[in-house]
Amino acid sequence: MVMERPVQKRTLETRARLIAAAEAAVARTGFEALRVEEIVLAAGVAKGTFFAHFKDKDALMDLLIGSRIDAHLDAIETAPAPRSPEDLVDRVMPLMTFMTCERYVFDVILRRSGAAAIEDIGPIARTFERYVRVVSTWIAGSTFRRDVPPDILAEGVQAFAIQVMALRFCALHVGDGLREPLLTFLDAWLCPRVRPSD
Amino acid sequence: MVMERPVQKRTLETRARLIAAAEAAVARTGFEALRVEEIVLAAGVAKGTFFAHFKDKDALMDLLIGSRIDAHLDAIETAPAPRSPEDLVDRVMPLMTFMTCERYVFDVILRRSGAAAIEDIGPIARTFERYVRVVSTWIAGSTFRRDVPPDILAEGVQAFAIQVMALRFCALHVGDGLREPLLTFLDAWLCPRVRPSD
DNA sequence: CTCCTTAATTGACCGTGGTCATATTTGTTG
DNA sequence: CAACAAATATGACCACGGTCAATTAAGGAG
Repeated sequence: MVMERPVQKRTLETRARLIAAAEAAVARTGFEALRVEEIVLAAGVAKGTFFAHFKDKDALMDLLIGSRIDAHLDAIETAPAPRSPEDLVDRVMPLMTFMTCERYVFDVILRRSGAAAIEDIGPIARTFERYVRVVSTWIAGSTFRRDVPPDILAEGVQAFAIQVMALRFCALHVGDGLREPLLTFLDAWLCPRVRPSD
Repeated sequence: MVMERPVQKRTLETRARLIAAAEAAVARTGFEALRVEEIVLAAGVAKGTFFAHFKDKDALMDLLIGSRIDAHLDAIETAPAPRSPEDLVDRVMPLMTFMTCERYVFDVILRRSGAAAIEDIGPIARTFERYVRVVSTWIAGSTFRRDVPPDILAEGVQAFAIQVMALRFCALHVGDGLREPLLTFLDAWLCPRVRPSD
């Protein structure tokens, strides 16, 4: 008779060791320098084992980076809703600073922010949905403009955030910072001041 | 006595053969499947020669993809300036369709849309500047909103275009198309209809 | 033409992500 | 306990981008 086997304790332990080793390595040398070889050695398992637990290196990165983004969103969500674009920018600044801590990190985030198949929507992709939900809720209860639905406005905020972060890695704009450029966009997006006759 | 040597004819020929081989391979199997090995074999040179001509594989991709984007921009620039968001969307649609022809192509474009150092700003990065210039000029001579400078509006158009293209590769939004979502954003961005009392 | 300097090319080699047939461990059943 | 099947782990192996010391070709000077 065939019984469905539960997940073995060993599996969880191995997985935990791999993640712990990866976190330690990241803490030491950053995300970009992370090598699968290094993780596997530190965790005391064979290389193949790594790929039995994670589809590929990107999947692990997705997990590590996604969990940090989620931590930021936790903090963002518990703070009071912003009353102005300035407030909004201040709320999301720490998250944006993390997302741009390394060029490589930003690249992974972009690559993983969407998924081709529903079954492989990863942690980062989920944080993107969550981000839009949070901002959308803020906007729904705000005094920002009302001629556009909150979820569209929220997606726009996300689009501008990405635009500004991308600019940060561009030689022509380094040192511009994140705050001011984003504020410029969000003022124009959330509080348009058009003369009625236009 | 030391004379500065001009570029040898041979160099141009080799480079041209490499690019031609690459174009042929792309025409046959698309961008993602392109292998350096394949190009080098078809061009009849050694692998090392490839990297004497291009910093890395991405640099070649930058060139191939950048030149196609430029071709689209040529067409866009000669067309008359758009009078409405609908017009604007129609103008940039062919370009967006190309940019999303392959997931891999879109990834390369994102990765290369900015450069860390001024000296390695590649073809794609230049097309991004050009895109903003073109759209900015359109807007400057349009009846769109005037409370925000044209170049900021143009950068916003770019941000929304990227947002919409990214969504296209997301499992939750496939089949949504590019046109309608972009139009929604551009209407809200370029022609806000806020009640004066707000 | 020969010599000589610089540019261009070569291909063996390396690093790293990822695969897969085989071996080992685990938990279940009799 | 022994026998067995499913789940895990192993590490030799592969694919592919990229490097570099050594080699060859180009073309100007004498």
